[in-house]
Amino acid sequence: MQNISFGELFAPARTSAKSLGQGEFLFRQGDPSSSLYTVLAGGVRLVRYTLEGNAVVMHTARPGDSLAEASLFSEIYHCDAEAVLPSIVACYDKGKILAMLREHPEKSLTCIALFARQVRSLRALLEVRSIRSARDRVLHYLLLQADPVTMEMSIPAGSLKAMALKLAMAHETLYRTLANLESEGKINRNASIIKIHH
Amino acid sequence: MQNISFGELFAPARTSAKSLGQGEFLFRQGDPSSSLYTVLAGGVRLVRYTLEGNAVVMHTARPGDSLAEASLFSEIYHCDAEAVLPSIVACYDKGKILAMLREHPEKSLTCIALFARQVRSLRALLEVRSIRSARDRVLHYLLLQADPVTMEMSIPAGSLKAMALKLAMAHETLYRTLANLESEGKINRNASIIKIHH
DNA sequence: CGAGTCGTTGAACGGAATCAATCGTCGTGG
DNA sequence: CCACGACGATTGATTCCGTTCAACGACTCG
Repeated sequence: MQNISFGELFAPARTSAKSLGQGEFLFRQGDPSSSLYTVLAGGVRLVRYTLEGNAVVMHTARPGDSLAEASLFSEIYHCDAEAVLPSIVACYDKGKILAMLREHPEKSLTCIALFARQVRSLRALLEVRSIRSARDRVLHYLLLQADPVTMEMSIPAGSLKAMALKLAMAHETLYRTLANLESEGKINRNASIIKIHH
Repeated sequence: MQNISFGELFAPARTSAKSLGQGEFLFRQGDPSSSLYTVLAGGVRLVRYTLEGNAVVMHTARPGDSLAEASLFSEIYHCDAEAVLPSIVACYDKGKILAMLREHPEKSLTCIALFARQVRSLRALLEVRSIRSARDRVLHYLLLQADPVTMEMSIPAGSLKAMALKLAMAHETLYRTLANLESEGKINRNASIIKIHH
């Protein structure tokens, strides 16, 4: 049960994939909810609007993230979902998922485990972001991500910027901080592998 | 099903409450896991240690937060849980919860809804924290928390500091920012109620 | 009444954001 | 096939805003 993914668990309910142009909407606030999604490429932003029309961004889903799980328990979507980049999303039928969960209680447990893991990782990320110093923030994040045995982590090629986004810092700051950590001897970088020394 | 809380859903599995002195451990990494918890008062920090002994804070649970849900699916705890303040936690028996979920599939669905809501709010908080400017960060958070109809939110008395913690900013900055927003006319404060104007 | 804490404001400093420029790589289309 | 554009990675210089340190009044609780 341990490391199954959202996509694997709900594979039977998968319907199709959708391509979205930048700025295109996957769904709008108030639409009847029929599906949940995972982002395969690009980025999709969930925006809620207050009565006065203020926009409140609830989430920006990146590749690998799931989207609109809460719609499982709601008749309508409570947000707009807008592609901030040209994007591809996988779709999963809400009705089929609910039926699956009801018919196969053990799948419900797996699903709970899935969510519990996600909560854990979100909380860990929040904890990272509560660290003020850029240096310590990066170091903490690296320790979090690194393989516990080898103390290495691989940077998904071409995406130090994505990492900067996760860390909520300017990408320039991340480059500089990594360079400093390396000259301090705290880490090593060859190609796309970062090794941490203690 | 909608707005039930963790405590309500799992009330039948509740065992006792534990008091912890500051610095006391609720459990240690590697202990067999028997319970999950919610924090009633104080604060409990989850810390994982790497092989080299580096500490990685995974989460700091505050009053209202649940704790160690992931232990439902693990034989042991993977973190130390240490009280950072004198604390009280409510305990829920893991075995009873699992049994409940297996026997009452509809409770599993409720539990999933519970987690989905939590994921949503964690993601919203992450989104808030990705806003650099203190002013916009506070404003975004207020819009997020305010009652959609009245555009008001009440500050749980004596806890602007707790709010500053959530926003990951120095509490002095929060005071100043609120003062500025008020003099800008964006918000009003009387007693413990903040009203947002658009 | 004193200790502790929250809320508030002031002043100064420091570090991260920002603006900017360069280099390398990759993909695309002429 | 090469020129061009786009984008990631990197480094420099400057600005600015949030942190930090500090002090004070108000309030609560023992």
